[in-house]
Amino acid sequence: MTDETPSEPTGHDDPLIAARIAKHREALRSGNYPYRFDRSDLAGDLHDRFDDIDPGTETGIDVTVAGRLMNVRDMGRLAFGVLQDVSGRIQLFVSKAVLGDEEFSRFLELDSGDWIGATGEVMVTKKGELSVRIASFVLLSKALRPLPDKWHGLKDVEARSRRRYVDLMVNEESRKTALTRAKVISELRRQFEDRGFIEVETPVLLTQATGATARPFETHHNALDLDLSLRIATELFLKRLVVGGIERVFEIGRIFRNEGVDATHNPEFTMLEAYQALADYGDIMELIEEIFAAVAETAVGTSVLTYQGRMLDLTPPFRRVRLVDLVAEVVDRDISLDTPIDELRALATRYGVEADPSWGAGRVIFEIYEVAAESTIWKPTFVTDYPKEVSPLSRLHRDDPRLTERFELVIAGSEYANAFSELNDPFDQRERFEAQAAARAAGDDEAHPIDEDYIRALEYGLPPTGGLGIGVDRFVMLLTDRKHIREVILFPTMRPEAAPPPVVRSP
RNA sequence: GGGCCUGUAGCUCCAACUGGCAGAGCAGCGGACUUUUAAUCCGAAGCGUGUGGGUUCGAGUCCCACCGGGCCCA
Repeated sequence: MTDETPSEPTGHDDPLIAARIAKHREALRSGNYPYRFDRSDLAGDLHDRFDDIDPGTETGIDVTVAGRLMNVRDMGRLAFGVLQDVSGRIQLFVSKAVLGDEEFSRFLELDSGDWIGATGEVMVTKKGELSVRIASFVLLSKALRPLPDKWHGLKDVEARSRRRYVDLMVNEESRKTALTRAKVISELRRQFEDRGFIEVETPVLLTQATGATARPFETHHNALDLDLSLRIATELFLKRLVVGGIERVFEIGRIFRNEGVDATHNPEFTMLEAYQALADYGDIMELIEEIFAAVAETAVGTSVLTYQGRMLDLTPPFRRVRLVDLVAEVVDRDISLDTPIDELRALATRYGVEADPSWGAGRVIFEIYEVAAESTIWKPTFVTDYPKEVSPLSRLHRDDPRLTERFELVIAGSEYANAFSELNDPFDQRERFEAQAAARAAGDDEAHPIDEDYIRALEYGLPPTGGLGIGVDRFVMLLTDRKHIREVILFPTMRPEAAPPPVVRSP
């Protein structure tokens, strides 16, 4: 699409666009494009105020509306327009008798997609449609490109993701999802703030990406000649702040993980992490129960959802089950950490898990959980007491040092939150980091590196603390009944497309 | 990274039989119409099929490579 053909300043090889460009240039020439516009009412507010009045009613009330013209139905000496603003749609009743010949034909010159402002009386048509009978209107901005099919809209998922602006203007579901996401984030923030949590921002650019098991994006700082990684978690910085005395702290932040893209993974995504001094993982379970239910109530009006066609009740309390017990239940065998390791390995093999010789009982059971048990969970469930070897930042379980006080919240087969009683013993933390470093040296490039400064922070004393991380995108998916993460991220990561053909070429 | 599927007009479409002149609806253009709701009716247009090769008398249809996308698996 990079041909060299020169064209007229107003020309375009697509006649649909050429005609719009000509009108745009005419509007520019006449100097009629406003820089601002005073709107008196949103479409949605007009519906709220007048929807119950009778067909044929004239209200005598003049209003000024503004938005995108989505459709025009021309009846000869009468026309109907559909104006869409951020709140919804309102019909424009356009009469030649009211506007006069010249203005009426100027209205018909408008194209669907144009932004206009219009003033007139609120009335209800004979058929009962709330309308503004316009007495004047102004073109605010010209749409040079045509809208998608007015009935079928824009369906192609690739086009919808790449041209989200078009998706949003024509697909109400997409607008609703974007608005619900905003409500979820705002309500999450309010819930934590109301409990005395302080919101902070910690660095994205780090010399070492830590706090999670993941591969980071790498970049370079030119002035400092320094290789940097984008953060894969906010965990260790937030706990440093608890050491510093910010006893309840949280961050809603973009996290970057250099991994593939699929239905539940985008390389950049939003995570909420929160830490509460003097709390343990039991307190955090209660906190999460309350917050999930409250956010659902606020964002979608109920904590009893329909997800992928099935009822899903987020009303507390959630089920609590130890990971080992859950695996025993699913495999229908009486297993525990004391089961002979050979037996566990054989069991793993049966579930398609190839157990590495270095794995202990905890790791083997954990791997079986991941492939066989997690996906069987539907109702919100706290899966608790993860093995020590897969939980390098969690405090040892008070009753069994082979386990940690860690849980994940699993709903509809996926993980929504990860939380623990935070490991606050610097000696233990160093040992865990060293175990990770050994795994790293053995080729596991997702294992945690040692963060010496973090250990130093622990040496100043981290109080007993409970912490949590919530995958915000997935939570939004749950609440909006979306099965792909790209539907809840406005601009998901994609390979670049070929440059779109320019609508106007240089002469 | 592997497998399968997919890309036709601005948008939508299981239009195009085993290769044989590339279609429709919507949008747009011209016309009719004073209560439409995807308005309706009449008329005239618009795509050479993601890109590049190849096979063939002839390719949207077959083959190869590449680009974008989807689903599943690692």
